[in-house]
Amino acid sequence: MPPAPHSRAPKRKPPSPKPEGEKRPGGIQSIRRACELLEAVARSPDGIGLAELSRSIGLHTSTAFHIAKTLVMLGYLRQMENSRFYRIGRPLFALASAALDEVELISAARPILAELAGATGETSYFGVMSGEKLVVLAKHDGSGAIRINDRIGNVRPLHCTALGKVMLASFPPEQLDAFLQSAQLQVFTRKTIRTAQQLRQEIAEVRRSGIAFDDGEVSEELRCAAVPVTNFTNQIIGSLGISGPSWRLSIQALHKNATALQQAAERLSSQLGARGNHRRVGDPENRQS
Amino acid sequence: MPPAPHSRAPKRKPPSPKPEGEKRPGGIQSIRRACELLEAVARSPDGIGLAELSRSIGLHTSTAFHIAKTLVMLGYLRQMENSRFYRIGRPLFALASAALDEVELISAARPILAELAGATGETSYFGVMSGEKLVVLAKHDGSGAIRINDRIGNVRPLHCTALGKVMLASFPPEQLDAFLQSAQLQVFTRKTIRTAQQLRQEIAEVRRSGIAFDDGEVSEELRCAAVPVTNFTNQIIGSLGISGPSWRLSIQALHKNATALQQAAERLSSQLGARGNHRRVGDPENRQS
DNA sequence: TGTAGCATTTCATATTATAAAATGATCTTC
DNA sequence: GAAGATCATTTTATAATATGAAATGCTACA
Repeated sequence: MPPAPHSRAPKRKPPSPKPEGEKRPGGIQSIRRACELLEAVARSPDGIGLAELSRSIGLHTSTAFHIAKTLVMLGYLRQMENSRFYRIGRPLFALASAALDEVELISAARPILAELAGATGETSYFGVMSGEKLVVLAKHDGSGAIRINDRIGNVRPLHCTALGKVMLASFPPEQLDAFLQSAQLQVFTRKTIRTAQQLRQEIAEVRRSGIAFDDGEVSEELRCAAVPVTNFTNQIIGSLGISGPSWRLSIQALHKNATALQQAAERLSSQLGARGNHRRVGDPENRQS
Repeated sequence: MPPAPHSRAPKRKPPSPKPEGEKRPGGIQSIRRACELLEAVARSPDGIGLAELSRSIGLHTSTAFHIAKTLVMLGYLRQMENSRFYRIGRPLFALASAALDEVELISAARPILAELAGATGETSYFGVMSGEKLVVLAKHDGSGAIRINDRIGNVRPLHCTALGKVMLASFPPEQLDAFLQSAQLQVFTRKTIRTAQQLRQEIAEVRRSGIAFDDGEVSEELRCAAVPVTNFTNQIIGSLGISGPSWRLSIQALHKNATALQQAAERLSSQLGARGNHRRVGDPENRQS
């Protein structure tokens, strides 16, 4: 066939100049990219267009397009008719429900969170580990007029949240070392812990006292406290916390609520089969998520 | 380089005999396969091993292994330490809950409300909790000439609306107690429930039957029925109801429409990821089988 | 009307995913 | 307790597949 009418001038470079001995994160590339893309879309509650999407994850438009198209075909993404923007597809919700052997955890936690919120007047949280982060599985808003802008399913860093510090304190030494070495301690406020050494001290203190605090380390306006929750294997599987605005919830107030918090955690733990005396964070022999 | 020490006798077939003009479902193969794999895992609540997994989706073990390994690396799958079985990972939960916001609820509810209104001829509503009240997120007018004067975004009390009673029935005991103690039961009509004791009985009845009614408790001229809507955490996150003028919508008529209402709620719930048998309001805390 | 940004398609190519086979590891069975 | 069976994992050659540059066609805005 003669050259196409448009004569596309197929001067062409090889698809990539070969990155030359760069680090290769294992696994199948396209799957990894598809997941990054999904997460980027999930981060955009109002939807996101292809251009911004591909920019945000550092892929060529064309590549991102192919991936997105595949995900749309599978229903994992939806494309809004007018704007062409992408949103998460409903079938993913069904998949997510399978992630919940947590269902039992959540069902157990919910009434206790409600009670704790009632007793303290502050917002209560229950979180577990997910990778190197903490995910909030359930919460209950406090009685006050303000609502903390933090949703179930939100993924939070470990180094600057009370819930996260509890989990860190439950790490076995090697894992903690590994975390402290590799972790990026993202800084949110003046008060955010920013060195591994500081964090190690803080964790030692959490182990000693059995309770973790966050005094304005994520947001200057918030204070939190958290304690561990254990299951029938006596392993720490999550943490329970309360959180409130700094101007109302002083450090002293937090300490006053510590007893209620501890008791709530003990009840939750015992519902999950933990026996006898409540496990303290510092005890040896711990497991990760 | 000379043959490797182990000399693996690499007699080899081409990776595939080329399927020859088979149907080609578009999209990126590995992503499609990864999703099939995820869904297969999701279908196995107790986890599934690699062999059965690869069999069930028709992939070679090796291929399935690579895909699974990638997904494990990303956290989308977890591998149980002992059995090596795979289960769905928590990041998927986080992904879904990030995406399931108010906008999503509304857009999921809208077509179902339309259909419900069409089927029953009455006005349909979808509401969620906001503070100690219920807020109407979406509605669809019935076919009749009369329009109920009630707009989207309206905030309604819990004790005298069908939508609200459903939510009350979903409260854990402590929270319900707290509500009953502190709530001001505003009186609108002769029929409005005005004592905590009465309300507690009514809620018990809602729990038993799985459906709530409002028989002229807000306005003498209106009757409503409502049932719960759940999401992928199996939590009751809202309620779906129909409402119409008392002179047309008798109690019997309401009961006749109850089935349609239930079915609509189930469809909405399943779109939001709720699995299997629809959760009844009354269940203490239901468990996964 | 022109230009700019975006979504989508096409296509040559090399990167990448694939599957056969080998290798252990673990569990059955006789 | 050895032989077999089943399963998970690693390796590797190969070809199929995903990739990205460029082209194309949108829509919108000035």
